[in-house]
Amino acid sequence: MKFTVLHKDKNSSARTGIFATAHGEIKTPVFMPVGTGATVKAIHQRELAEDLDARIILGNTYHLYLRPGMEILEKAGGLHRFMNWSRAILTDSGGYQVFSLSAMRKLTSEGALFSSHIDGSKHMFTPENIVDIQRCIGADIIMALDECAPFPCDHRAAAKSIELTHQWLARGFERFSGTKPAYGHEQSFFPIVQGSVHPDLREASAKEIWKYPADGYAIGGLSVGEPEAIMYEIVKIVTDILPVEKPRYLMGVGTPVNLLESISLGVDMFDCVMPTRNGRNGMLFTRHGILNMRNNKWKDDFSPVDTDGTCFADHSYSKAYLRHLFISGEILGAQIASLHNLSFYLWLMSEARKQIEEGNFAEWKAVMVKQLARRL
RNA sequence: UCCUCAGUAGCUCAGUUGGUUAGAGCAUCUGGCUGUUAACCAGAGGGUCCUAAGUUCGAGUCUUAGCUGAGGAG
Repeated sequence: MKFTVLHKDKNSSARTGIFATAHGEIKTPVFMPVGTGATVKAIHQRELAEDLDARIILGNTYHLYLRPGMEILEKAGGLHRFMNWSRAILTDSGGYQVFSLSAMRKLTSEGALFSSHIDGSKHMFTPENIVDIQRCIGADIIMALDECAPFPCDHRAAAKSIELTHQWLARGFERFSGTKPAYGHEQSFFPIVQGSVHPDLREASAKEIWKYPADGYAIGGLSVGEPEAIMYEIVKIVTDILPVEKPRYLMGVGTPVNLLESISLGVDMFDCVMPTRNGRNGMLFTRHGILNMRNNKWKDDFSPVDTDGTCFADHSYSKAYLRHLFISGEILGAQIASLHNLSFYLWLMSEARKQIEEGNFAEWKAVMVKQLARRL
């Protein structure tokens, strides 16, 4: 897969680029909607392609392995065909589940032993089989198995953790290099930087993963509870080290402000559950600030959901109607809010690209950051 | 007319032999959510315990009368 940097911002590390995959071209910076279990929750594939023009979405190895399971995905001919999505897919390795489901797993030198959250059954994930599974899913981008350290994590524990992540990376890379794509199309493998909030460990980890030739590099283990200023500091340390000619993927981040700040630090790819999860829970992101659609104040506000919104739902429905849907527990509320939020996130990325190209990124970002933080 | 049962938060109801500041679910309002175990989670507001009198150190709880509702008898 080929990544080309197109424009570099003069005043920051922000850049635009284009990432060519077997399932289409992706303009960066890009936001990847999260579709953990072969669906971006509450969003139809047709909306994803036609209304949102999403070029790449995320799947999750742990969740897909448990359900529907590899036998079904293999019979289906891979995830693209199974879910009728012909554009790119990146699969998370399950490294985050090592963290978020820590109560039901055990780490060994071999890998991570999991109890399924669905039926309690035991499963072993190793750096090798997690590559095999992602090959079988047919992901365009395969993520290495890593350990996402919790916050806080002292230096000693974080040092031990990156040691494990680096060992797993070596094994995962070897498996990736020694195997072929399952369905004929090219697949890439992204290593992941860890090291918690410790600058020296992050630096060491970034230098370590750079040793492996890859189509892109990821920054993991952030936005797990640390102050945002520290997150930016760590992102900067890492992006200053990672090769400029490869895309940098900041995993799991974040708020609209997080995205703009990280873009200026040289990040190219993002994913986050926020637009979809918060949308399902009644929260809307707009260029003028955030709204809680459950609030009583919207009950007789018949203005459009978002006057400046870019998707049809923003102009087809009123705030009063959307509030009614949430208060009533109607499923359409979650659909409209998810569509709106993803539409906003993708607009924010395309606008950032435009501003970088035109050389106005810093000024535009300063204005946006103020607006985005407002509560409407 | 008589008998029985019931009356506690906006709604549906708990509330032990009388014993701290009367609770729950739902509803309402307000937060939170960052590589999804989440259409989820948390917090708050909300009370003339039908009314009045009595017994008691102390009554949502016991006694009497009344009011309202449901059912039954004639």
